Amino acid sequence: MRPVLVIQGPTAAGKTLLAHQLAEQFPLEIISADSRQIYRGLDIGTAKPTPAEQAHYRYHGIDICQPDETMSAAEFAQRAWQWIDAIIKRGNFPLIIGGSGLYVRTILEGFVAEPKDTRATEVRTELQKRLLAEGREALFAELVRLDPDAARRYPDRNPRRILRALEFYYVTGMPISQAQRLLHVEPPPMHVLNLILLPDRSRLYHRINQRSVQMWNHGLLHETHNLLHAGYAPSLPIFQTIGYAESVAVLQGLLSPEQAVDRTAQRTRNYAKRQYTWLRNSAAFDQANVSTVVIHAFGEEASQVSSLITHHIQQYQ
RNA sequence: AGGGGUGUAGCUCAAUUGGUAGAGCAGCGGUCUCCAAAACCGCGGGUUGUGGGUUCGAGUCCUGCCACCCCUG
Repeated sequence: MRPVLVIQGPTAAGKTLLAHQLAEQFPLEIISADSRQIYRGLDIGTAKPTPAEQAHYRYHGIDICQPDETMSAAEFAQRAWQWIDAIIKRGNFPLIIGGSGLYVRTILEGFVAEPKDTRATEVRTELQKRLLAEGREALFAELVRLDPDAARRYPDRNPRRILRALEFYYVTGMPISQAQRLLHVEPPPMHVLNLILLPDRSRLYHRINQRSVQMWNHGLLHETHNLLHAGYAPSLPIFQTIGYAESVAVLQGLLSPEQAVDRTAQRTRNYAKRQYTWLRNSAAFDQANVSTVVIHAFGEEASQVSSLITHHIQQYQ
């Protein structure tokens, strides 16, 4: 059983600060499970730890992709499992910090094995075309026919989920709902202490507003300009990222800097709200090897964390 | 000061010949096992600037006032 520590929480909840404090007390290496910090060149807008901090603490999961690459949750999880093993071999403890709930969930719970198939992208673009041409109701009806179990899980008819399920079916010939039962890739045995920070919403929003202003003052626009100047197309997924999308809009003359800051803060608050619902949900879902503790505080206020961690890692030292 | 225009939900705007107000965004709640800082679903919300008049009935017509914008002096 590998001992693993996890700290999850919405953006701006003080996860990084808490992780650094803990890394001073315990022999930890930090795995950043963050779908945006994986990218080189996205620093300010992703609130990435500084180069000095990255040199001081042992970090994994940062700057592992070029701006035009994509990384799936499953791929990230597999890498994380390797980091976890290497960290433990070195005699340290892995601390996963999660901004991206899906990434953390995939690390802790595994994923559906999907054979690498070159037709996947082909099928996907074809389905996207069909979505535009035929509309989502048609594709949903198709999913109801081909994989009713999967369709039942998406009563809201989210086109992405529909497309994903159809894509899986057409590429592998198997309903994704069935694959999820039969082809599940289990994570390595882990013993997890899962800490979830859920600070007061209105206080978090206040911090988000302040941090958005700071990001702009610290050169978010310049960073975006550099990425575009380096030849990365504005249509890339990274430019949908909160703060970067607004920066692009400013550079294209579509938004004033003031509007952009407001919009950055607004989208960050919307994002944090989604994280709350996700995290409340995942807190309720308990596994035998995962003990979850919800802490209604910011990272720097979560004083009980030290003793929880001491207790958790004692048995392995 | 004179002339013209605008005033409808927190914001941007809709509302056929007058028939007692809708949409997007925001807000709030939720969903989501490979685009997840993404995508999606649900909900609440308006004495239509204000006083009067015409009318069976006024956001819509007339009028007093108020606010803002433009033009002219």
